[in-house]
Amino acid sequence: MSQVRLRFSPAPTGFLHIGSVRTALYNWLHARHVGGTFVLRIEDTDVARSTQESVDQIQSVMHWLGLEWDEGPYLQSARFDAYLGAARRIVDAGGAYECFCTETEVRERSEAAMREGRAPGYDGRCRELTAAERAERTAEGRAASIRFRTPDEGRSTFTDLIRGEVSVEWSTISDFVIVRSNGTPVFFLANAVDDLEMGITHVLRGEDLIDSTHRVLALRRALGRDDTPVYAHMPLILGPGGAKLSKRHGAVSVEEYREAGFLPSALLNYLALLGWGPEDGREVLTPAELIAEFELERVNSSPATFDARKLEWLNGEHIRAMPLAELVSAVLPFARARYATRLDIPRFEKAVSLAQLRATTLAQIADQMAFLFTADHDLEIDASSWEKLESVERAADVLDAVIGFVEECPWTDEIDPRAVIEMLGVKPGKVMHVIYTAVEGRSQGLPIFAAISMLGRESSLYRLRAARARL
RNA sequence: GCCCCGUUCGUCUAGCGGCCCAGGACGCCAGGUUCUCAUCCUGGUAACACGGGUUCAAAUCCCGUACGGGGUGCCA
Repeated sequence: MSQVRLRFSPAPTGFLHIGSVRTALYNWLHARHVGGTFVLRIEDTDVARSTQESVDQIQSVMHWLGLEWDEGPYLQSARFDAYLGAARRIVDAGGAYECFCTETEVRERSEAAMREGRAPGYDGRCRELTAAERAERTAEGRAASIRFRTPDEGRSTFTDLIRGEVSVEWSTISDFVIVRSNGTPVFFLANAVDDLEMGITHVLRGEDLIDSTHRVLALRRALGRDDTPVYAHMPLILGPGGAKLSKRHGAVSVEEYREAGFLPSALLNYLALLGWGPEDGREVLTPAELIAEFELERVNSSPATFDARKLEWLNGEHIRAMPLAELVSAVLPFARARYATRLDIPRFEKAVSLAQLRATTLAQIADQMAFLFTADHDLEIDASSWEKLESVERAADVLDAVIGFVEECPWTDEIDPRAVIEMLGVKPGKVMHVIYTAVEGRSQGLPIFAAISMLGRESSLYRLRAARARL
């Protein structure tokens, strides 16, 4: 029975960022790899910014991705008593104190200190207040926050599984607030208390939290615990150009990838590869294979740039590896959203099997076969494909020949008009796109012989004649 | 400003002192297969940030510089 316990603890203040998903994934992978427990904890101590909608969305995204958790979700907003009690104990032990400075006062003094070349941060004004002084301020109507007293000297050091020893001078970390003046606990406190009480043994999170670890560790000690969980700070995911990954680089929320037709398994696969790789160098991996291969020790320490192209390639690989029946049901919602009324299932299944080899997203598959479920007179002809068609010298002859052929030929699964094109003295390969454009609406798509067959004689002729007439 | 972390092809990476004048993958380019395109196959392009050490030997260890990222909040 494994004692290993990990948690994913997002703040519900917006959509789930792709970087957060990677964090969730690594926690989940390690938990599953070692047979540990994966806990979901919602860090909603900032009541003003947290929303129920976001809490719901986090869960639905994780379900969709298949990142199932074993415990939770625990809401920190429901555990304020525990945090406040812990804060009380630290105050009683002298590790923290009531601070009556307002946020603005602290900021102004900090900025002034920086201007004068001194260290910024809290100046410790309320550190040694007597009981009488505190009473006086309370009488003035000032609300108190609780500030944790950080050591004045020495270093804080912890061992990071990915980076080795991480160390910082205590003098650069000033006393920090653990309970706001409105009585609500702050992240550092809630995080320390929960990791302690929930028996978290491994903390995997983004590198942006590396500095906060010193504070959390100090709080643990103030709470009487000397043991340290295993920490591993993962490199951040950057956008193209090395800047922070943001909207302008494309989709940053999982929902957007879902809507664009990416598979959960491909997204997981790609995200896993961003900062980690299996020992044998394989790159296309199922979730089960990821679990089997995942090694925390092999996670990289340098940030990775998100590359949408590689994700697309991987998605194509996953699509191709999928059993047809599964793919059919995965594409169905996309088809319904596009042409629900004309959809016919047997033809749809056949078309999916043809599209499987030639698409990188589910949306693309649905788009590629749209011509099958569009009324003949509604077929839209792609502009550049039409241009290409017009540039073919004998396009009219080709269309006439194919029309003649389709009118007469015996109907099979493959309507192959190459022979009549060849009789024109034209190389079929050179003008194939003319038929594609006429029948499918664009020069590239599902194999045309099967497409014509599926469409039927009448529809095919209608489209070919329409193109011929338009020339 | 101060503190912390990082730096191998355009991108993701292999490499943890000799097997590396650096391997794989995506992308890109060229050729082949094929019903155009795509898939698939073959080949090609391209990197150890810089400067000092340590060592018989460094992409790998140490120091410095440069660059990038993060933190410096009564956000998480």
